[in-house]
Amino acid sequence: MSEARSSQPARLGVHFLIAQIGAHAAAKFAERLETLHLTPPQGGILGMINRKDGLSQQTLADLLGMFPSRLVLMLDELQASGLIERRTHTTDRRTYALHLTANGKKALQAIGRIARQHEEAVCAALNENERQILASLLSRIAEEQQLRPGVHPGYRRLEKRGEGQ
Amino acid sequence: MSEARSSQPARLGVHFLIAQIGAHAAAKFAERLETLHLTPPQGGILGMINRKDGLSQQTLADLLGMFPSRLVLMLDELQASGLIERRTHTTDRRTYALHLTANGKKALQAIGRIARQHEEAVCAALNENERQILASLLSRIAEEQQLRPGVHPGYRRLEKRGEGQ
DNA sequence: TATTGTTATACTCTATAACTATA
DNA sequence: TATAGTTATAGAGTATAACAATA
Repeated sequence: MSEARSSQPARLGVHFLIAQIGAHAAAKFAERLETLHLTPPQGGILGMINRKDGLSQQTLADLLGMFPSRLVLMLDELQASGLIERRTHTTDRRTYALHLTANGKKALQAIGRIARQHEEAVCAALNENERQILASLLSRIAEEQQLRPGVHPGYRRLEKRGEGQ
Repeated sequence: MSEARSSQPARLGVHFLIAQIGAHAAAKFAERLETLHLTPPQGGILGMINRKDGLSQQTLADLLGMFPSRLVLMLDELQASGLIERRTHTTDRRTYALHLTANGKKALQAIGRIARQHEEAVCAALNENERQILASLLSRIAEEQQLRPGVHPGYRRLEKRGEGQ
């Protein structure tokens, strides 16, 4: 709140606006996904398996930056829901090869439709030209901050967890 | 991941970029605050008490959208650290009036300095003109989405907690 | 001996509800 | 009886470490 004088609006920093809107957008997106009985992390896992078909749990955990032990439980759920399958590896019997099922691919398409609705809602204040400018500026920040494209830091383990302010 | 064809970069939506960068920025800001032995929610509480000097715990909880029971423990810590004080209300002996101590005001100034450093780091990819454009676009989204200026949704209780995707 | 996946445990965070003291 | 603040409890989420099977 640095710039706050005494009790007025105060010019808010970009970092705060991004954190604020980002948390809001993530929460709203989670609400939308509930209609599919899915959580955002589950959606991210489906997307990653789609992109790297047949990858192992270890590789998936590395790509998303999450602990393998956490991944096991989430994959159990997705498997029980019939969205993914664990195929036994041909040569190495320790590892599984992860794949989307037909229903998993359908779910991913449904997530895509929801994401487009969500994008429209979040950007309602801006016209098409402004949205492109915004996407361009944000992409440059994401690149400079070395964020992995398409990977949300929410998976990551960070020393202390903090949101707010 | 909607727009992902098969295995390539794919154009990322604004909503995702904001959520991704926002989570990253919030985590990094939390790291910076650790040097002051403070968490982001604590910083937000200090800022709000500064803006609404003498407010009650109930009012503060309402403003931040957090449960009063959660607030009690955080205020206990801030009081133990000597950053705030609970003065007894003159007429109503049930309520406390919350104030910053001298050390609390110093801490708030230190937070301001850290926030400016953080702003510089987050926006490193952009020049001054671009930062103003970005701030303007984000402010319009925040307003249209009816986010309270200066209040991070991280305080709020939402049905299900979700990040990721 | 190292690696993949799993299970078990412990810890943190926070919502809920019960409680007290004032009004 | 209603309200401000507090305390207590229970539940969710997740990091850590120990473990079994395989290489």
